[in-house]
Amino acid sequence: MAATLRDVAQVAGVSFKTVSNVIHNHPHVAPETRARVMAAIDQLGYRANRSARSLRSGRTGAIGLAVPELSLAYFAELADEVITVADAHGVVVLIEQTGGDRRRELEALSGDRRQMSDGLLFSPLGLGSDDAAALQVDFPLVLLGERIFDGPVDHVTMENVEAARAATEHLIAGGRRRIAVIGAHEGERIGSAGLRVAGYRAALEAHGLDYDDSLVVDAGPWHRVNGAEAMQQLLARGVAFDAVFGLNDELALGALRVLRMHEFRVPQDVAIIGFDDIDEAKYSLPSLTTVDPGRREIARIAVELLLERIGGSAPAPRRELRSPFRIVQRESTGAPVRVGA
Amino acid sequence: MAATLRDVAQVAGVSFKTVSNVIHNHPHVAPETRARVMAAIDQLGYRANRSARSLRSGRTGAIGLAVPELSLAYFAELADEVITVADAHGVVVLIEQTGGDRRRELEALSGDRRQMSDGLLFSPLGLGSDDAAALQVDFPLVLLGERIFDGPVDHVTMENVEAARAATEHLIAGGRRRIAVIGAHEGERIGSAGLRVAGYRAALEAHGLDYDDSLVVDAGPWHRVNGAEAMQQLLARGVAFDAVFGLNDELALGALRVLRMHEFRVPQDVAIIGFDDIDEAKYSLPSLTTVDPGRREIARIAVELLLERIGGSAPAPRRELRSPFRIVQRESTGAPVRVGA
DNA sequence: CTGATCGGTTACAACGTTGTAACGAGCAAG
DNA sequence: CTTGCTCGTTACAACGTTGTAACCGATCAG
Repeated sequence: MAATLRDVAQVAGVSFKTVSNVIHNHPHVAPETRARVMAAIDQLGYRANRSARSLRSGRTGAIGLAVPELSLAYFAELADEVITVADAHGVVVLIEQTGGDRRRELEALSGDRRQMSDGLLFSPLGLGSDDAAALQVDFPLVLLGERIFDGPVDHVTMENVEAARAATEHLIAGGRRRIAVIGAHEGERIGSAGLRVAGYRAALEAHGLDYDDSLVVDAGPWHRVNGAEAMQQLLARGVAFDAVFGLNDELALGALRVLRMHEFRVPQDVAIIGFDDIDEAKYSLPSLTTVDPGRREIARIAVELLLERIGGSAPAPRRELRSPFRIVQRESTGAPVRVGA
Repeated sequence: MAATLRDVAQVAGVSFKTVSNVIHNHPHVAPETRARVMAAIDQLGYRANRSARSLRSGRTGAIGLAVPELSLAYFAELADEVITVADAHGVVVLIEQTGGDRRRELEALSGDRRQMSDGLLFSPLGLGSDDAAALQVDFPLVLLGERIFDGPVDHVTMENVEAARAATEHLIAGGRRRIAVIGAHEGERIGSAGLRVAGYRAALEAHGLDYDDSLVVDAGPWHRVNGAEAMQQLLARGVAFDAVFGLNDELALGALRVLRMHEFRVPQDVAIIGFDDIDEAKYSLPSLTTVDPGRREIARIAVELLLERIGGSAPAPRRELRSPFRIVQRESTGAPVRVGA
């Protein structure tokens, strides 16, 4: 079996507690003794047992990441970034899928699993502002996304309103006047949908354009299939439009597909913009203009915030951080074609 | 803090070891005592400490999953399935990204992290048959993919040759005779690329078609960008072709994009088939015919095999399992259009 | 009525680590 | 020459759990 402190001590000819001192860089260890111990460690390939260390220290060296599902490209790419950043800090990531289900999200907060990590990055979808109380937990927690504001915990999010406004203004700058929105959630004020629609309305208003209900199409989940269905619904309404704002890229790509099936030319007849900048957006036909919400930045900030909480002793005040965004212009709004790395 | 066995014991008025017996359903516990202990457990919301249990039992209750990167849809969807299946078995998943890098893959096998899980699902990309020795590890290991055969460990894989042959035959049945292949790895015999090209050749041969080198395009990584570049390369060669077999969906989608940019009609001028059946394939324009390699099945089998190894004491002989595949026909090879759920 | 047996419970030890206290040796100062 | 201090090392205890052995009272057979 694996070597233990005792084995190392025996080889080095010291007490096994001295070995612990060496590893922990405690003062008061003679250089000669240290060297001997190090040699023994190398020789035996000694590795501290993590369970024992966890038991003693109360730390697991892992963080949890709870997301709706990895099959959604946005979350897969987010998970990729989170794992990469965590890895750089010597921490492993334990992923939990909630399916966006409220019950399972609450479970992620209270379940048995929380013991296996030192803290949680939590991206809720089913929870609402009413559930803010459930966020009052006794372990480090960092919230991602827009479902809950003014919760009791740290929160990392994106500039939803401003970014959506910029996206809409990008379409307006291209001469579009009848801009449809796909993926709205009727009556929602917070949440990505509510905020992005708010940004859309702000842009219209700022440019003296009227808000038209019939240009806004709801879509519950934000998969490609929902975008396709929403676009079919919009076409069925028979209203005129010259641009589409998909509240995420998958919606936009689903909508794009339906438009092309109906022989619309994109961007000549209809311009399209998405949100998220998933990799696929570069390679759709036409490629999709979108908003880069700073996913990389969000992942980095969130992990570092969480690790800070885990490491910190003093209860710091809650923080809310937003990552900067930028518009990535591609063919679907008229940028020149370019394919390749 | 969290309640411990001692707290429960105190409340129930028994020794703290009796509580352990109750939890473990040990015999020789009076029903009345058991009830009292259970009540105390409920009252305190007691949960066994996982670190202590791990230390004592040597089990962590977690499995590792090492894949190249979650940004590749195939691996994201695989991870989704693995997590779902593992969850059903009460096991958490700890994901590690190797980037397909040989050094990091070797590290995943030997690194410190292995202590944090009871076993590993490993999908190598950089390792080769020469590295089979590195797979001789002292923890449960299940191999995924096609990089290494005849290794010393359990292996779950797909019917690469047969599936690729069926894909090619699907194109031939549609009247195609000049079938290009995108994503080959020159000289490779094993690995997904080598095996799928072998299936392609077998199909040609079975139907009396000649193998033509100029129809085969290499592509190192299998991202969309590589598929696009390979297709540009194929077009530059100036050879005639009436179908394209992308060795994975992302390659096929990258190629599709370039074809459409060059005004080829798909499937009328060129039919395309991919491999993997990622979600995006349903929604591309045209939608992509592809091979469903039984990813769900692979995930389920792999997790169960691993858990069996972890649970089992006797060293069972190594097993190699293959999941069944099927062709999913869509527009890119002439199936009728259908969009929606 | 006594000794063996069995059911119910408890005591002890161990998993491997780490923090704190204690210990002995050497050295400087009184 | 002794006292007091520092340095290097060691001993002990604890984290919370679980397996094994031991214990005690009661029941039953002889």
